[in-house]
Amino acid sequence: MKMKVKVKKESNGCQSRWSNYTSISPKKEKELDEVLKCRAKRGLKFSKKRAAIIEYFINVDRHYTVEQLYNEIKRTDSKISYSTVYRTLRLLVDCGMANVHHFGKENAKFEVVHKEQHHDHLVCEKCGRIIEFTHEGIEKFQNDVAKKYDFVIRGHEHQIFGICKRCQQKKSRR
Amino acid sequence: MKMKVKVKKESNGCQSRWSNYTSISPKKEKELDEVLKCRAKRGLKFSKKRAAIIEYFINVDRHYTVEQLYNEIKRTDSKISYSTVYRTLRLLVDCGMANVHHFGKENAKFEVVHKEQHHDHLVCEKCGRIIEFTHEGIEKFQNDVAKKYDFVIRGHEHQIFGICKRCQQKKSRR
DNA sequence: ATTGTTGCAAAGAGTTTGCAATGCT
DNA sequence: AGCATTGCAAACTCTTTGCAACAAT
Repeated sequence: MKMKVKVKKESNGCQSRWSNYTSISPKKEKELDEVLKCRAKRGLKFSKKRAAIIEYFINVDRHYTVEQLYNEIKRTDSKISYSTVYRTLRLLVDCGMANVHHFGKENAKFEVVHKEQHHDHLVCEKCGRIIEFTHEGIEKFQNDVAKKYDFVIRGHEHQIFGICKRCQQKKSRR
Repeated sequence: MKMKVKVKKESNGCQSRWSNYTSISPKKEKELDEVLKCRAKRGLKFSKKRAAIIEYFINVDRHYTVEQLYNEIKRTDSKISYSTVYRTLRLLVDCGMANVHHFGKENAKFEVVHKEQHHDHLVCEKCGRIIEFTHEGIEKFQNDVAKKYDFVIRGHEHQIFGICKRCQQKKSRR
């Protein structure tokens, strides 16, 4: 029922002008560099559309659905298309700059990768807000579980669903 | 972009003939009882198709995608339709007899609910096999995390992706 | 006779893709 | 000029739904 074929392209690098078109914050500059490196590897070209999406995505540190990102970009570029957003996000994921998460049956949510710093999520069922957390103890226990079943871990997803502080307060005000 | 409306029906109970049509194993009989109770609450009628799906689903203790279940049932009932499988599974979920899980970007997988016994999953990326696990320590730490962020937990999903023992062995044989 | 269930086809929702036009180098 | 990127529409996949025919009570 499924049939997917992926073709990977390889080609040479080229000069960059990203910095002319994006106002990346200093601390985010390293991350953009990675995009550039990735671009070089793949023979990608500079494009304003992509720059806009990436800039937005990188500077606003949040979890975006494609739809949200599309709507944000559309405010400044009314001609942007869903395809481009999808394609750019996939590019970022392929470059290792972005992660995708599937929270329950929700649509895919994309987030900027924080240099190696793995984390998991608290997902508010009321407002959709996402809180990141890390817990060394949980990570350690995961390894114990894997060992018990002779399982080689390649990744994990851990989501806690519930009601965030803010939404609890909203409720109690009534 | 989304719009969903759910209408819940209520009506009176009725006699059952499920046991005439299903060969539920003794230890699973209690679980079927729950379906019957649920049926009574909702004014559902008995149906062979549904019985077949439920029997299969309950007796074979696994994680099924709709597609897998559809194919299995089709072997004995070539006229079964996807709609019926979808509808029956949703019924089971509504009754609290089945759970849905979304592993990564995979399709929904349904599993029989084991009486209150919550568990999480190791998901093999090679063969799709699913191993269930529980770990009290992880549960406890989850509560700590929730407390830290003033978050009220209503559920969680915890999946560890990787390679199962069997697939590791397959690989090393070559 | 009444009401629930089924299969079918069609509609939705999210995502991907082919292609001609456009943009970058 | 040569090749990557874009927007559009169409295709695709998974899931839900309207409806007429059928089955259970």
